Amino acid sequence: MPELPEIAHLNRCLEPVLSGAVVRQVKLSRPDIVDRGRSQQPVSRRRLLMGERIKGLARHGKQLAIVSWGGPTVCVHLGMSGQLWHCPAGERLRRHDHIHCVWHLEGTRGQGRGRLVFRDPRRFGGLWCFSSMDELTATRWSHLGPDALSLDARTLRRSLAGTRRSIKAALLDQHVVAGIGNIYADEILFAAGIHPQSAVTRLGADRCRRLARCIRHILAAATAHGGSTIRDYVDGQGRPGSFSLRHRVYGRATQPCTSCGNRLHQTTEAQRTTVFCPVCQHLF
DNA sequence: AGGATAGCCTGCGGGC
DNA sequence: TGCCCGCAGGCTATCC
Repeated sequence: MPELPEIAHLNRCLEPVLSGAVVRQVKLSRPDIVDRGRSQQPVSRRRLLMGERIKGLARHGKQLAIVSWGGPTVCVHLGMSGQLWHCPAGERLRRHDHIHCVWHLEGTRGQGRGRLVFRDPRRFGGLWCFSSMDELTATRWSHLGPDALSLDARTLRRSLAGTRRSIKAALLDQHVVAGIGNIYADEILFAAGIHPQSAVTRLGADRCRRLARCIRHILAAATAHGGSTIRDYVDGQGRPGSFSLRHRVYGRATQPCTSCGNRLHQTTEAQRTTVFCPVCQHLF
């Protein structure tokens, strides 16, 4: 389940291999994964970066943008099971189901630069095309909250103001903060010692400061470890992430708390499986 | 209008 | 062995 750390790591892996490459061919085998929720008219190859030279990548929350010098920008969202990886020139692309889009890349002097592959079995993800990076930030990304990796306490407090939900529900809401999903919401709340059902309104300034710090720390540590692979996620070179080995609560229901030894509890909060330590995490 | 809920979709694991 | 059901979850649409 790719969340912010997985996308941030992907950004780092792919940026050097994609920057400067020219897109020579785009093979789109599932047009319905492009521009979902929009017009659904057939998308032009140019909007899918055909003929464009890639300038670089940009990320906000869980979304990644491939930006070209000419303007056209493709926003990639991996959803639940999405994968985006680079297959080097001369290497055979292993046979896979559910490959929806492949970009064929070329270097400055016309040499092969391999292929960029988008695969998404569950199809909760997709591609969104924009005529410029500015258009992406002004439309699709303008609905998102501040990026969680660089979130400071004041911004978090401002973002949380006015909501009466539980802290877990608020953290999962991309309009509040962008980048946190179910895995890291549980890990962050454990690190902060906050019970997931705590009301946002009852967290004071100190708790918010601590929470903002934990958000940054957990996400940065997970990014450094290449993210968490539960089932599908692989990075830009097709490798799984290792942060799942360091999960303190997610996926560990009924096991002993790594901090106090008591049994971890599991509930449902905001329609999501939620694991927490009833001793270490306080209900506010 | 904020918040809860259903639905999208495939793969996998448990139970029979 | 094989089938069926339930679950996993990011996000949008819809309802209350």
